[in-house]
Amino acid sequence: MDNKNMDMEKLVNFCKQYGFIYQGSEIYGGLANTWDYGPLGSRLKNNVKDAWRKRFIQERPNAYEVDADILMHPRVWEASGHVESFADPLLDCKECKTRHRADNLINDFTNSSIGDAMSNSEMVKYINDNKVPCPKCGKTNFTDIRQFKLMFETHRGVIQDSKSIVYLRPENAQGEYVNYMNVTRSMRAKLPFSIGQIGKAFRNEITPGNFTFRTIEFEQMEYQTFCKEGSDMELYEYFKEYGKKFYMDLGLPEDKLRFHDHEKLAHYAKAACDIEYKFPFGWGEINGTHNRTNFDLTRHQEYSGKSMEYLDPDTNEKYIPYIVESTYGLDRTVLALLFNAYTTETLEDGTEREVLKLSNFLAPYKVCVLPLVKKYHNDKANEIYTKLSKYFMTDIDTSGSIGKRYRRADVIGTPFCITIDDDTINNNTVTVRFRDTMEQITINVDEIVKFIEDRIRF
RNA sequence: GCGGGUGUAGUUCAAUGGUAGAACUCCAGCCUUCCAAGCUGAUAACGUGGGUCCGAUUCCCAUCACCCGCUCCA
Repeated sequence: MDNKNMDMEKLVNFCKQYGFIYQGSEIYGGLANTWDYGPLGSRLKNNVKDAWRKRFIQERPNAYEVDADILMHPRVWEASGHVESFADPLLDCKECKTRHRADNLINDFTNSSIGDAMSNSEMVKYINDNKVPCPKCGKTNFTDIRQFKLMFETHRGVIQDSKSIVYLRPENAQGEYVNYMNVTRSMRAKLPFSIGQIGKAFRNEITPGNFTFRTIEFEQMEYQTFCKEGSDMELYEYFKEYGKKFYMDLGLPEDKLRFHDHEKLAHYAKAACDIEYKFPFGWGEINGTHNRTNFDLTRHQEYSGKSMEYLDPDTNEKYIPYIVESTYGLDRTVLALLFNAYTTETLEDGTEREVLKLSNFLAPYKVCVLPLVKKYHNDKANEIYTKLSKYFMTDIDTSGSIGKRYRRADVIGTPFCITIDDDTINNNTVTVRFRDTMEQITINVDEIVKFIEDRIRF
């Protein structure tokens, strides 16, 4: 077994054992590519959301958060282009059983993009007439095209017919776009301004998993900045750097992050760039920044019949704003953070300890309260635990030796342990023990809250 | 969707055509005044569904899931 293999399996086991991530519907054998966050994983995820919210909504001027519904009017997805383009025309080679996209097959064969404009039947005819070969085995013996729909469909109402179809959103952005006028009005927003949203999206993809890297249901933190045409590329470059800075602030090292500019662009984009993290299985996208131009708002104006024009108070011009989008994959960010934080250290005495070196503000528990000897210090520990719980996520551990309890706190990433002993009862002091250095200091009980709070800010 | 691999306690492993054993973890108790100590006890598993067989965790088939490689991923 190679290292790559080891790393992934080890992390999956780690996540399960300590309550970060469980397999979805596990007791029924699992449902492919679904994963549930456990108690610690949920905390970690929420802490990432809070960090994002702070950087993107709280600390930036003219930034607003919305929480749009997952279900939207079906016309939204016609306007966005997803109904039309979010379906892959796939066919299989009957000879070697490989699967291909029909349009790519034709485009690669002709070294052109003529496949893009063809209907499915035209593509089948072209492939047969021109004997377009299978790239793998060279033969021309394909199945018919099967349209693979990447949008999940469901039905509203009790009668299932084509009129009742609604889609689970395949991206969150449209929730911001359709509310752009509302936000402009109610917040008296002036360009450039941003609308952010954290929420779930769904894609019905045929996928290998790589754990939570690619799932059919996933959560995104995304940020749409509305601006005047001409300032769009500058903002685009700005948000690429801002995103990288955000990831470094979360604790990801610069040498494991890189930009990846897209050459092949989506139907809506003028420029696109990913931020990638170096996972054990290779570089993988954790953020995408796109210059979506005025494509989406123009289409919504066209499809809804409602004006999407912004009245510029400086120039009295009316125009449809450009949009620079920067989307952060929440599950992928959490995965990157877990890979990066999980560490095994060999101590001076030769023993090993597992440590989850998460930044303090990301740690599921900020502090763990430990009575040095249970029968003497338990009551005092409970008293302090109750007090600290009012301020931040606090854990308490009373079983086993003190060393074992330190290790248990290390492995789930708790940055501080405070130990209650006779000095706590007699002198009102506790020992604070640090996860990263294993050093200890003594502080007064009344200083604990401030001490911790000073060290857990993002 | 294709090819290969793997499914036994929470984890890591073992054994077996006659329904499974250990280590670590976890829990309870004892002990313990600062880095996974020790003692006692307890809980805990053959992915699911069929088939063959007197009897299947073991053999066969299917299925589900995960891992690796393809494919796919605007």
